[in-house]
Amino acid sequence: MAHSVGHLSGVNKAQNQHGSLPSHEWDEKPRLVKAPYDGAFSLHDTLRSGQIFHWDEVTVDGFNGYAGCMGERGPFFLAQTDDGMLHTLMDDAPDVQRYFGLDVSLREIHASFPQNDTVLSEAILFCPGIRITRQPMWECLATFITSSMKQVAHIRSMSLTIRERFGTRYEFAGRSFYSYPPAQVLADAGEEALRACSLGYRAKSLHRAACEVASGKIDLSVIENELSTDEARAELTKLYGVGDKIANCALLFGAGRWDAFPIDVWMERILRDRYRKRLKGPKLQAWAIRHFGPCCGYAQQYLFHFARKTL
DNA sequence: AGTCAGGCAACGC
DNA sequence: GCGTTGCCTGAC
Repeated sequence: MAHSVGHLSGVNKAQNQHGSLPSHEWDEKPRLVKAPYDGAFSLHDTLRSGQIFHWDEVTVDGFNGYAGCMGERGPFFLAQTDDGMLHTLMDDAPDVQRYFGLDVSLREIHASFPQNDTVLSEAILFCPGIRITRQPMWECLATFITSSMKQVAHIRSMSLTIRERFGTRYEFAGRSFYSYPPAQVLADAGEEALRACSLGYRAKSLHRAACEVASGKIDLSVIENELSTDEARAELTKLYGVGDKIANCALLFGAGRWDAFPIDVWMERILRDRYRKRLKGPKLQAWAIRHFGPCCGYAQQYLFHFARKTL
């Protein structure tokens, strides 16, 4: 990973988890620039739509925004002003656009949806600014492995604990931020150390996944870049603790596979109550892919947020 | 204070 | 194949 440390041109400093906190001074005012995008975008809704958990609200020089690490790098700072413009540091703009999916055509995605689906139309009107993020595959998979039977608040707290104990610390705006630890680090840490992050039975799943990824038995870059979505899902579900739901989340939010359609209890509810579908498991997934089309994952994200806020 | 979550594997039939 | 059950923890 190029420039993994100090990409804010000296504004932040990296420390390993056992190092002492460096004193922090702003070397210069942040040079925020507009990060352009086409179509609707809500930074707040995207960060609160249950696909990503570790970003913090931060105010820098009067800009209310969010900061967080992207993979091993970070933290990045983002602020969306009342006029809808997104601002970030100049050098970060291309990475921010890619991470938040601002480089895609929402128009084309929406055009691929069934045009007579009033439920989906209603959901899009409810939260038009949600984007699908492109998170680094490993941290996305790992975070969703810890998500089973958990509410969002606790998924976030587990993610932050794992980051604080095993990730790399950065200082930014007078606060600490942590990257997600690589698979090798969690493999070396051991199951009990992960259990101590209050993961409960998920510690076994996360540790085994970390071992298989670290050893190369499971190659996430092959899954991400070389396999079809069906093949990739089959590969991911070989991991202990990873079923269709978690595999689909990793593919949708970590590999940009918009044809992956995660089905959780909220999706089951809205598909049952508003679409009158009482199918289960793979049959329900197959119906959804057929109905919503090649960007069904995008449709899922609108519907999920809509269901969670209104059902 | 209990209840129950944004699942999964291991069973039982 | 399908339906049930145990699993850790903490937010509500």
